[in-house]
Amino acid sequence: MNDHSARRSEPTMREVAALARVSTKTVSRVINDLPGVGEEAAERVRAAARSLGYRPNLTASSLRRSDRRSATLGVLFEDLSNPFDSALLRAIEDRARQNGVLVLAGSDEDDPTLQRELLTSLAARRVDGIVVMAVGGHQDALQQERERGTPMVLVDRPPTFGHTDSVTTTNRDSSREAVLKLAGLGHERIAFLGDRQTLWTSQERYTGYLEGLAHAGLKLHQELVRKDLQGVDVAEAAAASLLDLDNPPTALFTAQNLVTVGAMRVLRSRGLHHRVAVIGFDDFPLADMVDPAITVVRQDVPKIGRTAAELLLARVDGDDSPAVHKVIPAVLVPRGSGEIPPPTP
Amino acid sequence: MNDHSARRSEPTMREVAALARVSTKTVSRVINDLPGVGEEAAERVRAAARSLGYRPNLTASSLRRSDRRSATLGVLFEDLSNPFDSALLRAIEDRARQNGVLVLAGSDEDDPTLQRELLTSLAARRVDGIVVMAVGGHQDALQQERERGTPMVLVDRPPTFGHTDSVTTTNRDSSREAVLKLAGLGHERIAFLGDRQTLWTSQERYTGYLEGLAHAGLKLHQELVRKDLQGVDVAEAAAASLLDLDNPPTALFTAQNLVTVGAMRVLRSRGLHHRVAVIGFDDFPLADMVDPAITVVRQDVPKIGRTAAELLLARVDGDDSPAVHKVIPAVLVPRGSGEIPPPTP
DNA sequence: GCCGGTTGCGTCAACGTTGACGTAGGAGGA
DNA sequence: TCCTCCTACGTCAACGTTGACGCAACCGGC
Repeated sequence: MNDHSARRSEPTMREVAALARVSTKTVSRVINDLPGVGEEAAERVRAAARSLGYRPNLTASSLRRSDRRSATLGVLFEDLSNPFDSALLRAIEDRARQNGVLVLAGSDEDDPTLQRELLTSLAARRVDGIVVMAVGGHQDALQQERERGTPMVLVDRPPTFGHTDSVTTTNRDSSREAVLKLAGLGHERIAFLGDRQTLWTSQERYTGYLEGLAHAGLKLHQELVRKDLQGVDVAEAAAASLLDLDNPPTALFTAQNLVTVGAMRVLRSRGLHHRVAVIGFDDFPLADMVDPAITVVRQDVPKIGRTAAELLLARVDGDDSPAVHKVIPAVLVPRGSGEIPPPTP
Repeated sequence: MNDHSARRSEPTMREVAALARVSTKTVSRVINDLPGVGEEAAERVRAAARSLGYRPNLTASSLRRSDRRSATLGVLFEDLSNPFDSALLRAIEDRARQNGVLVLAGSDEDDPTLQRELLTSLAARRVDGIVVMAVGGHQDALQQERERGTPMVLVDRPPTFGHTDSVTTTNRDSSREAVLKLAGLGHERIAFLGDRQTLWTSQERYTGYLEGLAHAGLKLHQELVRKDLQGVDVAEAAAASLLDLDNPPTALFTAQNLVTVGAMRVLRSRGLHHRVAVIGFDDFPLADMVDPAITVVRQDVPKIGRTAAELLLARVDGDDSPAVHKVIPAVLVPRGSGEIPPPTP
């Protein structure tokens, strides 16, 4: 009765039709709730489908149907195990499910080659549209895909090419706000620690940092700027070198969550975590649990995901209005580390 | 030239064939690297495919092919935004990609109804197999799917039905080890704080707790046991009530990561975080950054994911050997919170 | 010069489903 | 009574691809 191993083939409409003594077309009508079937025949079809355990084959159906929809979206992120990425995936998944749409997800490791491969894989499965976190550097593969007419929404980073929607956050404005807050406390030596420069977010946050300094009338000290910090370890080394300066910074603006973690690690190991102020971009789990709790700029990830999904689903439905670039506001969450004043001399 | 909005239809084999002046079958042979095509014709086909931007339609191909593979696996977890789940997803995705297989992922919120719906959605897309984190309570939907012959591997929790592979960790043994470690430091009042009892993992960890007490010759104090703690807030309240006891515990074994966070939050707010020992089950980001750093039982998530993916891919390839239940060892990671001795009276 | 085998294609039908269209039978109106 | 319209089906072909099979041209061997 329960032969788990033999992969028996799924029943088809033909088998249901035979059992119900109708044509496959009639079965199709019943399954899709289309009119033109008498109650008697419809009931026979339902009974037959139930007894055979029939389940429609969406791939065959989408092959034949005129709209050609697969009811599947592609999601291409840098790393699905990163908390930011996975929260975003979850938000997109939830919104898509409301429309009966599922999500094919992949991690491209910010590698153009891998991104191109995954893009091809998604295209081979004829997904209806794609939500992408563009890799740093050139976006040729994305642009090509887009030019073929594949609906696409970029998240976290805007497109370098035209006619494509994006959903990002207030990278620049919130960074400026963070720096101004530090300056307001009296900090004059505020360091910048940033992720890879090829990333648009990283550039924007740096620009926000510069704007913040300028608005506060502070001078930019090049020796307080560290960029291209990829991963916790690299960030840690950079933070250490900053603290080793003759005239070290009294506050740090860490422009990405792994960078924040690296910086905190160094401050803690040197016992400076209550002396040097830190504001990080991007919230992360337990940022409120460390000592001191970390002041961060928090993106509204669920809203970013929902917005991206809604945009994409609308495009799939044929919305061809001009491309929009939605900006979802981030908020500064004061928790302690960003409220540390400079040492009184 | 780059008309992004009009979704022009993808070129087909027929168009490539016409341009290359061969039959579609010959195009098929070239695309699939099958023999029986001269170099001259093959080159014409490749040129035509390139100039038209042809990309094979995997859904049409899998419909027609005898093996009927979609090169897609389903993944059904409780919550893709949970760090444990997303790390697992990432590990599965990586292993699957090595075989050219992509992953359709969904969150079932531990809700049987939602799980059944998602299962139907995956089945409609004819995924080759499914990796599932079973919901607590009955697994009827899973069992039915399995009995239809769908290859399936359960992760984190074993099946309640037969003939189905699973990959879990050493829940019981590692929990016992954790409790024994606390007992070895001299703790006699060790509390248990656990997740929903319907979850198999939760039960196992509780059993391990009991075994630990027994091995150490400690008496079970029912008032030190708190179960069914779902979410950080509930865990927080439970931990608070434990500390309010006349004779409060000197050590906590928190059997799930959100529970650990809740407990830490209470200890910290009461200034007891250096007085009461804590060992948590499941590692989480920044567990090493809080004060004190948290001693945890760490599962080997990448290995769990890789193992599950390999098992499933083998089943999809026709491996019909008896079901196996792989157990991936977890390790105790001492960081500080689990090394706090009981107060000397 | 004929035979058997190989190489390089082509033809046809089918995978499971649905769009376009056909049609038998009954209802309703003139 | 006849014509029209509607209802409830059915038939057929096609979506993009590939398995099964067919066949002409060429090769080497005797």
